This record gives sequence, structure tokens and C-alpha cells, in this order.
Amino acid sequence: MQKRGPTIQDVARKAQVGVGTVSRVINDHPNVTQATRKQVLRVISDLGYRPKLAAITLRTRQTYEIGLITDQIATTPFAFDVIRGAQEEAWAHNYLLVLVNTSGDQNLLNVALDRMYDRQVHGVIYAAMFHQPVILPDRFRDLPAVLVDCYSEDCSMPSVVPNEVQGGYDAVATLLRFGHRRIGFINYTTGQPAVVGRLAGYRQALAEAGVRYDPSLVVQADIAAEPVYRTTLEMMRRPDRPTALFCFNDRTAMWVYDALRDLGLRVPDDVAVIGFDNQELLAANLRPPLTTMQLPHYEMGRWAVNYLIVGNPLPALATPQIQIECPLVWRSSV
Amino acid sequence: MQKRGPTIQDVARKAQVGVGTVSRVINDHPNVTQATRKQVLRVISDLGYRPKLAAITLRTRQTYEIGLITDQIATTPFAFDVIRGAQEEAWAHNYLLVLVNTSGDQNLLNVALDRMYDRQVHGVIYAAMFHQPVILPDRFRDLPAVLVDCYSEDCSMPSVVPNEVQGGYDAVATLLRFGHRRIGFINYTTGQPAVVGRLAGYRQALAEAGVRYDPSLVVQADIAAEPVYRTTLEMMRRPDRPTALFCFNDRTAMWVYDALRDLGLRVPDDVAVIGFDNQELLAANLRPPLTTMQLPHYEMGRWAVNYLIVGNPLPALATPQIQIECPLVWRSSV
DNA sequence: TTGTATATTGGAATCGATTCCAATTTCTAC
DNA sequence: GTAGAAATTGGAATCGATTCCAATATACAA
Repeated sequence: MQKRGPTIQDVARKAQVGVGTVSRVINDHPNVTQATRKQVLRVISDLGYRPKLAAITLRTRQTYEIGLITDQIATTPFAFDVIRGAQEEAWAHNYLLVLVNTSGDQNLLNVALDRMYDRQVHGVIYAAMFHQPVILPDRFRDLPAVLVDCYSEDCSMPSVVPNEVQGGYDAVATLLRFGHRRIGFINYTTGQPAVVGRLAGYRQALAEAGVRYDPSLVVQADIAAEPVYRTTLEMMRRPDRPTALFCFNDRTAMWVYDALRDLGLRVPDDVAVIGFDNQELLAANLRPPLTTMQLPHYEMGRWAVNYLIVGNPLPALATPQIQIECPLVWRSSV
Repeated sequence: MQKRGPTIQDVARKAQVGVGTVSRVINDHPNVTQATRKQVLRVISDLGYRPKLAAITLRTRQTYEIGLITDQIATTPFAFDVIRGAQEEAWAHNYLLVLVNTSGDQNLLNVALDRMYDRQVHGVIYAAMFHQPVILPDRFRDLPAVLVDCYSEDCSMPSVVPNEVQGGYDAVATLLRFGHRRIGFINYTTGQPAVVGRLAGYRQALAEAGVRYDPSLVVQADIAAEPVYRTTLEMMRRPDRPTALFCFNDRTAMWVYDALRDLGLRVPDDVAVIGFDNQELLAANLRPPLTTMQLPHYEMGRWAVNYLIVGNPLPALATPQIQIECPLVWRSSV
């Protein structure tokens, strides 16, 4: 319920020109003399006139908004970085972000898409909570859309995901560079891309360094305090225990820290530890602060928005499937 | 760049009725016979017609959107819970959330407000990163607005913040109920509402339980690993060391855990620990999981949106200054 | 000076809904 | 069967911008 505010008609009348002229001034179109332009601008600022987006949209079908649909709120604050990246990129283009969370409910997702459609958003981003394949309703075809941290297996939609292989590779390569040869990998149990990708990176780094792959150094554990704690104890009590541990994520590393401390092993002197995700809250606050691989949520958010607004940077691929690097974040656990 | 999509005119023509009648059907207005209603609905679904929001807005000035402006992205994922709460409440009312982050830049804030104004949003929420007084540009008066996790000192704008006193009180009361009499409080160094409020709660709980207030049990430390670690060591090496520790936040508690472990003290058997904030990522994953007071970010987000949409629940107060309780989250550190 | 090309300008038509009023139909009571 | 009230219905006006076309003003060349 806002008060009405002046319209372009009011400006035109007060400036004694036609509405067309005012419009030309506002939109920096040619064919306006300096004199009239100045005159019109003065009236605009006198009146505090601001064009109403609804009217512009009706005429031009431009909404200057991007819809962001997130599938689920995990306890992890990942979604937030995607939102942040998307918002900043949108802002840089004079767009705004419109948010919906579907809590993983397929019906809600359809309703959300309808809403986006009704608003004539410029495009929609669908962001998953962790890197995974997804199956999406056909409704998505009616709108320009990009997938973030997920992908459709038939590659029918543009997507942007982290480069898990490179992340695993760089993590392990870093440990190798520090002279470690026996590197334990505490992986997660599922078959999701993060799990298989990082393992592939691990093996590739080993291979390139000429270190034989020892399957007994790779274990799988549920991501929970006790399983990880126990698994770590077991692995580190072996006579041929590793000198470095690559952890599936930062939470895992946190429990690994606990186990190591209880074994009297010091990080990084006795054992080097490297994590994954770069969850600031954990990684930066552990003692010692955790060296880890950063998931590029922020960059994925930016990329998606940029793709929707400025278009495909790789015109060769109709529906690009992008992977973004996971950079190393250096702290002091290696 | 969407394809045009059918309009209300198309529906009217195909259903052989006037546009007014179609509008009446869509909006469930009276004075339409069952027969025509059914007929119109059939055409609507045949055509896949959906009313375009821009046109509705132009006519009715209703946008069904709420703007959410956040001041700064801290490392803490608090903002996210506010967003989540606001989004869910908005969705429940058929509204959508529009996001902007200003990174604490006052200029950006003004631009953001202009954008919200141009969009004729129904109302705006300004959310701070931690509980604090704020000074805001006058531009805010032009739009219905609510402050979240902050307030204007002259009480000129409605606001909703956590009840710090109650939080501190309940935390300490809980420890007292478990028989603790010497309760240490590791507070933060600033004079922000959280610091003074929780201390007031601490003292009030003690007083009500008839326990004398011992200033030497209250210390202030910067929120960083080493200061907290050292402070904890000092306090716990005293002969009259406390049997329970109330920590300013969960990160603090995490470092307190470290210090206690290094002193050979066990949680909760030797020392009870209670935190504040309920940052899931930390509190739930510590060993043992941390009992803590929850900051009501989600609820504040909801409250703010609800206030903007359905209006003031306390008509007695023109600009309500709401405090929301911080509930205890029970885990196993007490 | 005059004719032509070019630069400004005003204002009607348009986007797609809602809303209101007048016209028509249906219902009620006698 | 008919007057009067009540229920439907169609469609013009409206919201506030952009855009296009015709009208006017100005510049330029011969």
C-alpha cells in the first residue's frame, strides 16, 4: 500500500514536453536537445520521479529478476554461498534475485516454477544441496534454466558443478609435495559424484607421483562423529599407518582431529590432515586451522546468473556442462 | 525473453465471454453462473493460461513480494536462517522474497532501497548480522520496513531481536538446576546487547537461586582460538575452579572443549559446558554434542514477514519492539 | 530563397490485467 | 402474465511505462 508517487505523465506535464520525450531522456535515447534533456532531468529530480518497474515490464517483458530455487536446507551452509554468489552477480547486472526453497518437495517445485513463470523472470536457477544427478519436471523447459551443483543425466540442461577429480587430485598432490607417501583417505560411503570423483583424483595424483595405490589406505565411513572417530583410530594404530590423511570433508577432519589428539599424535607434525569443503566456521576455527579444498559454491552461483543474463560463453556447446575448480585453502594442518 | 503466452483476451474470445467474466472467474468473484465458470475454466486450462503478474501489479499495485536486505555476510551462517524463515513465511502467504546484500555499504543500501521502491515491494526487512543498534537512511520511511536482529535507538521502526537476558538466564538456570553453584562465564569483550544482556541474565539467575555473584568467575575474551584457550586454562587451573562454564557462543565452547581436554577434564562429567547460538554445524558435531541456547533467527525472519503482510499483531504499540525467546537445545554437554 | 535531408517533438496505441457501469437476463411475487 | 428486484454479462476506462508515426523545426546545399 504505497502512496502513489509521480508518473511519467506528471513529469511530462510539469516539464511541458510529451511523455515520449521524457522516456527518451530516461533511457538515454538520441534526438533530445541538451536544453530539453536538462529541463526534464530537473523536473524528474524535483518530483523525485522513479519509473515503476511494473509498467516497464508490462510493455517490455523485462523483469530484471532471476529466480533461485534451492532444493533443501541441509545443516550445511552451502546454499548460502550459492545465494551470495548469485545475488552479487545479479546485482552487478542490475538484476535482483527472487528466492524459493522447495524442501525437496516435487509438488512445491512445480508451484515454484509456476510462480516464476507468472513473474516472467528472466531465468531460473535450480541449486541442489550436494553434487548429484537430478530428474526435473518438464515445466523447466518453459523457462531458461541452469542447474547448480547438480546435473541432468541426459545433459539436456546447462549445469555447473565442482570439479571433484581436480579437487581430490590437488589435495593429494599437495600432500605428496610435502613428502608424504602413505596417504590415508577417509571417504564417504555413497556413490555420489563427490565420492567417486575425489577417489579418482586421489589415485591419479598417486599414479603421477609414482606411488603405488594401496587400497587398504582408503576407507569409507558414515559422516558422523563415532564412525569417523573409530575408523581413524583403527587406521592410525596400524604399524604401517599413514603420515597424512585426506578427509572427505571438514566435519570428517574435525573428528579425525579428535582421534589423533586422543592417540597423542600432533597435527601437522606427526600427521598432516587435509579436508574438503572449506566450511569457514569449522576449518578456520579448528586448532590448528585446517588446510582444505574449497567447494566453489560462490563461483557456481555467479556463473549461473551470468549465463542467464549475458548468455552462453561457450557457444560451441548448446547446453554447457561446466566444472569449476576447487582451490586449495592454505591453513596449517599440512 | 519468453514466448508470449495467452492473455485474458485470448481466453475471453475462445470462451465467448467478456474479459470481465474471465477476471471474475479467476478471482472467485460472485455473479458468475456455474455453467460459464466451468466453460471459462476449461478454456483456461486448455490454453494453459496464467495471469501475468506485471499486469496485475500495474492495475492493483500489489506485487506480492517482500524485500530482504542483509547488511553483511559474516562467516557465520546466521543470515541464512533469517532468509529461510522469511522465505517460508512469505511463501505461506503467496509472497516471494527478493534479496539484496549490501556488504555494509551505506551507498549500496540506498540504491537497494531505490530498487525495492521501484519494484513497489510490499515491504522491506533489514537484517543485521548480529544484535546491534543501527542508524538507517531516511529512505526507509518511504517503505513499510522492519528491522531484524537490530533496532533503531529512537524506537522509530518496528524491530525484532533475540531476548538475550532470557537466554542468559535460562542457560545459567539450567546449570543451577543440575546442582552447579560455581559457574564460570566466558563472555565477549564488547558492549553489544548480547554481551550485556546475557550477563544480566547470568546474574539474575544466580540471584534467584541465592548464589552470590562472584565477579572473578566472569571473564571477557576475544572470540578467537588462542585467547579463549588461554583464558579457559587459567580459569580451570584455579583451586576454586568452576564446575560449569557458560560460553558466549558455540565457537567459544569449541575452544573451551580443547582446553578442557588438554587439562584432562571430561565434559560433562568433570565440567558442564553450555554454549550460545546453536550453530548446528558446530554444536551438533562436537564431542560430546554441545547443549546450547538457540538464537531465534528463523523465527525473527518469520515474524518480520508476517508483520509486513498481515500487519501489527500488537495494535497497542505503533512500532513494536519485539524480543523473541532463545530456547534451550538439549544435547549432552551438561 | 527555396527545396531537401535531418533532428526534435508530441501523442496515440500498446502491453494485460482489474473494475465499474450500463445493458441484458433471470427470478419473485402478485 | 407482468412489474420490479436481483443476478449476470460485456466492454470501456484505467494503471504507467515504451514505441512508433506523423508533424514540426532546423540545417544544409544549390
